[in-house]
Amino acid sequence: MSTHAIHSDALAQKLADSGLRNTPQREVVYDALLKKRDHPTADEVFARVKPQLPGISLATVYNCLETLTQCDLVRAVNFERGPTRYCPNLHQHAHFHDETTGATHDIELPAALIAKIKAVLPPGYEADALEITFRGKLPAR
Amino acid sequence: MSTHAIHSDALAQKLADSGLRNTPQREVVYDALLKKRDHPTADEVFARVKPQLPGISLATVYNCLETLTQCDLVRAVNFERGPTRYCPNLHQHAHFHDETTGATHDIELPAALIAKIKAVLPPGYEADALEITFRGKLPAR
DNA sequence: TCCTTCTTTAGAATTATTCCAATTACGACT
DNA sequence: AGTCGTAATTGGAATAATTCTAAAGAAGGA
Repeated sequence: MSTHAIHSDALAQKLADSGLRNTPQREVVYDALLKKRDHPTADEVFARVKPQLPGISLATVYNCLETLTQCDLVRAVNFERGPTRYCPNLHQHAHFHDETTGATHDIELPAALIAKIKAVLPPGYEADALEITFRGKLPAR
Repeated sequence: MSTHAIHSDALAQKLADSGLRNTPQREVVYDALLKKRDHPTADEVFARVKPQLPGISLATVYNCLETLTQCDLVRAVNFERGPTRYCPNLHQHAHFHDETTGATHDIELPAALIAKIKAVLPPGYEADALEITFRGKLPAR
């Protein structure tokens, strides 16, 4: 199994499900997200995949990230006005933005809590998605 | 009390606290937010204040909104990649984005629930801010 | 193979926002 | 009232992230 195909079976499967093709670009982009799960921006992904696919364009990285998001293989994360970041963690989870370093950490959320949060919605409100973001500081390690 | 000065006392007070001046532009912008609480964008605020202050510039609207945000008189709200929206509701609350109309609704959050959510953070994580956003649909009225 | 469709690509265009340099307006202090 | 220093506003240029566009490149099926 080649280095840039860690989860290519899952990828190929999901793409096929949506009637899309599996391309080297999509594999490499997906793989970059899996390999370093630090919520990179499109630019950062671009820089990471270039060594493996020198001809790839930034537009293609955007296209691939969009496609992967559509296929439910990655999640797009936004924080304030910053560039969109991408995350291959599919579990329901919150994000913690460390104001000191700018890093983003995943915070797992118990299902029971998610249910309680959704319960505050007035009757009739139907939530498809729930986004929870903390901003703060981590004490010095 | 003039129309565009509904809460100008609170405004003047908060500005003074921060060593800032009260200007007609700031009053009119703040007033626009109070008058129609539909989470307008900077552009929308610009359009709403123009009749009262025809010479105002978009840059000033951005400046005023930034100032008001600093003074804790309004809250900036971001949703995915869309333009920043502004909200004069200072209570801790979540937002519900209606996918059908694009409208944003405030959802009040019980303090007990907020505490429970903050409790999921690993020890040492200190959250200054908590942002909760729902995306979904309201059934036809 | 040919054809149609899907992808990628480079660069132009767009959107929201910030920056900048030049006025203008205040407020404090004579 | 007059001057001074700082704060605020303005219009336009600049920037950042992303999307659009049109052309060229694969890939799969009849």
